[in-house]
Amino acid sequence: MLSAKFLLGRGRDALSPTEQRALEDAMSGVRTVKANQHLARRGEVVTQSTLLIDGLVSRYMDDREGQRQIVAIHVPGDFVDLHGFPLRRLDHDVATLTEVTIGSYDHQALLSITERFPHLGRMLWFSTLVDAAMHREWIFRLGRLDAEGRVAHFMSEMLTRMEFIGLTDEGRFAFPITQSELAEACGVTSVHVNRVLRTLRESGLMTFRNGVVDIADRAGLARLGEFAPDYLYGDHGRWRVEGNGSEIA
Amino acid sequence: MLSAKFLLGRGRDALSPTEQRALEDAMSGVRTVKANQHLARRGEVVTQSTLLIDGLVSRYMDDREGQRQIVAIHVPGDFVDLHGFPLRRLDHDVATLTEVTIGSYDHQALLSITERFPHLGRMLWFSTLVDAAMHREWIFRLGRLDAEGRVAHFMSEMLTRMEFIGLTDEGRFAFPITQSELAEACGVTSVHVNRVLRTLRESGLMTFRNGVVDIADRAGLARLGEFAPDYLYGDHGRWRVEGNGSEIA
DNA sequence: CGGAGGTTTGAGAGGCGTCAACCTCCGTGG
DNA sequence: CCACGGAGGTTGACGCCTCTCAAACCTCCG
Repeated sequence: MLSAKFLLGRGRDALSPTEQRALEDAMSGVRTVKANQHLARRGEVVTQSTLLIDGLVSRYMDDREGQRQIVAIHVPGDFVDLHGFPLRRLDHDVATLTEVTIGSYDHQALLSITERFPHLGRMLWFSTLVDAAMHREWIFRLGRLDAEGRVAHFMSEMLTRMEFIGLTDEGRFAFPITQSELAEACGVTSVHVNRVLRTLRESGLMTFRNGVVDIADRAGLARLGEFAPDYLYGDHGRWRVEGNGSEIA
Repeated sequence: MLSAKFLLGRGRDALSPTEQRALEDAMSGVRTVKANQHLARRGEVVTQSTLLIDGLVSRYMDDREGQRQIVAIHVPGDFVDLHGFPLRRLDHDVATLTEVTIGSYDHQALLSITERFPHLGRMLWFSTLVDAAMHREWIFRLGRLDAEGRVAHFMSEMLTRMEFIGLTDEGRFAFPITQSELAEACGVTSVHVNRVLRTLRESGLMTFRNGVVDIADRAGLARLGEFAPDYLYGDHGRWRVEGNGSEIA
């Protein structure tokens, strides 16, 4: 199942086997793309959406001088541009951070899904809204935390999301991006992100070397980054809110 | 029509009269709320969503010391927490900035809409994704612009959104928030936002006094804030992308 | 072995935060 | 009618976090 990681660890009810199969069948093609390639450009009208099966993808916008702001980083199981289905054109660029495997969904196929499987359609909607919740938390991170807090918050989020899809090993996960890209996500310069990483290393919270993140003191890192995972809408942990009988989605 | 401003100026196809009526009929109650009142809290399970009919509403999160980051400001016609329908609980607080008039929608009624009026359902989805697009632009604003650019970008966005719903008069619009609240949206201190406003005033770009924004040099302000309105998905202007025959939403 | 991309460290500058004082406006009550 | 208090706005002094500029180093790979 190439789409097996979609919403894995998320939401209150997983997809039913029927829905999982419908999603898998709707995929029109699978391909691999090398690192640092564009998948879509701002302003482009899109007729397909992309499910990330393996690798990392970024969404970003550049300022007038070409300075880049990454607005989202996607991990396997994420629909990187599902919002292009209702929006029809993109307001940002999309590019691979690593070599990736992606699956394509024609918007016609998605339309058909929403009509034949309303609940699955709402889960697609749900997944775009979890992206929006992450956007909000990124706004908070940039507006209220200093450089150290931003990196701590970012890495706490990535750890949690990697755990959802089973890609961690005792607080350690492969994360093959450069310090410059980390800086572009956190709104600081790469020079400064380097200094922050040294501080985090020396304080025993975490290391980031050779594309591997190793979080030694998860609670300490979360405290520093004021990180609370509720906004990721995972189905583990104390943030879980039980259903009240009036199930909607 | 209390819901008349929903998606006004947005999207490629307006709501049909039937859809407009369905939306109006689904509203379960209208009430007014005074300024600076909570409408919802982070973590809360919600069973209704709120359409803002008149006034201003903010969504925000506080840091550990109580410093506030506003992540969204809503104007009439906005569904302030429609994302609560698929998400079921909120990851942020919601509060009124001014006295407001709001309409309530039971999630059961929204569920019924999505099943009886699939296109209207997709337009609801669409509206939550325009919110997400604004979130992305706010990330860019905080990550890549200096204080002056942030205020310029913010005000450019507000002008454009106010124009969509017909609440401007020659670049002037009522915007009764405090400088502190503006600062909380732009990720700077109120002291510094005050200095920025003075600079903008002295350079002849705009003024903000007594709850009224007056933008004298719209192009200059947009340049300073690196503002391009495409992410608001309005149906005016050069950013409009015409349909290509494969209409989805 | 040479070059490119990425990482690391230092020195100096500046934008913005912090702290603090003072002002205006306005509703309230003596 | 004026005193009073609180909210919001304005301005100055000072310091620090982060940027900029610069250079060295490391590693991978053609």
